[in-house]
Parts: sequence; structure tokens; C-alpha cells
Amino acid sequence: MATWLFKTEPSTYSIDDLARDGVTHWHGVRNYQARNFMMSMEPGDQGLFYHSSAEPPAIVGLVEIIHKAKPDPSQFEPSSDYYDPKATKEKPRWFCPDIKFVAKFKEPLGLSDLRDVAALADMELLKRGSRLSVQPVSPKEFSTIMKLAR
DNA sequence: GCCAACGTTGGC
DNA sequence: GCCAACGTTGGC
Repeated sequence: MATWLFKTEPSTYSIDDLARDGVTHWHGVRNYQARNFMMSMEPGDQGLFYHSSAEPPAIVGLVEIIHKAKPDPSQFEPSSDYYDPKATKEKPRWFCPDIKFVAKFKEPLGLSDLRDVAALADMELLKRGSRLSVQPVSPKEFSTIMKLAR
């Protein structure tokens, strides 16, 4: 089982939205590195759910991958913000997995608090200038965060 | 609102 | 294939 982190702006799609929906197609990611990580996800993998541009920016919950990545339908939809004119049904560019809600933490794990945790010193999320919206999380980092989570 | 960091685009 | 210009991300 691999472990990951999904970033989202809560004003766009929050942990509460996912709790309501139960399952969602993680569509709209338009970055090749993030896409490649999503294409390597397997059902049963777990993901941390992170709110960016939030107060505070924080890890707020846990999700699970329930279906491996398939073509992101929004790339074919001209009216979508995520439309990609260079993508075709025969050769899709963008793929995304289905994820399901597992838990919302009682207390968000704020970015500034995570920076104080020595075991997380090398975590991608905490790196200066880190913008990747889908990231791998190491087993050690994941277990450290799950111990902090309530 | 600022701005550093980073990815993408496109001219050459 | 280089790289300057530009747009976006996202913490602060």
C-alpha cells in the first residue's frame, strides 16, 4: 500500500464536500508530475487530504483510493475550466483515480505545527516552494501524521 | 496583496 | 533545444 497527499482549496472542494459525496473523481489536475503519481495509485492506497489557501493551511482528513486512474472526463468538455483542446478520446492526456472519504480529523494538522515535527523534516509538502498538488508520502511520514491525527 | 518558486509556452 | 517571458501556486 502506498500513501499520498491530495491538495485542494477548500473553497473549491473541501473535506466536508468529500464527506457529503462519499466518493469523487479527483479531476482537474493539470500537472504532469501529479498526473504520473495519480496513474501509479492502486485501490487500497491511502491519502492525506490537505487544504491549501485555507486558514490555517492544514491536513484535515484521510481518504482511500478505490479505483485506479481513468481518463479525466473534464478534459473533453469545452465548457469546463479543465478543458484541454489537445486531448482526444483516443489519446487522453489527463487521468484521475476515484477516492473515497475515510475520516475527517477532529483537529486540522496545521502546516506551522507540522513544521515543528522532526520526523517530517523532509516531507514534500513542507519544502520551500512546493506546489505539487498530488504528492507521495513516505511510510514514516504517513505513520507520524496518523499518530498526530485525532 | 506580495512575491518567491516553479511550470509552461513559444520564438529563435 | 535553449531560455526569456509569462502565468500560476500558495504561504505569509
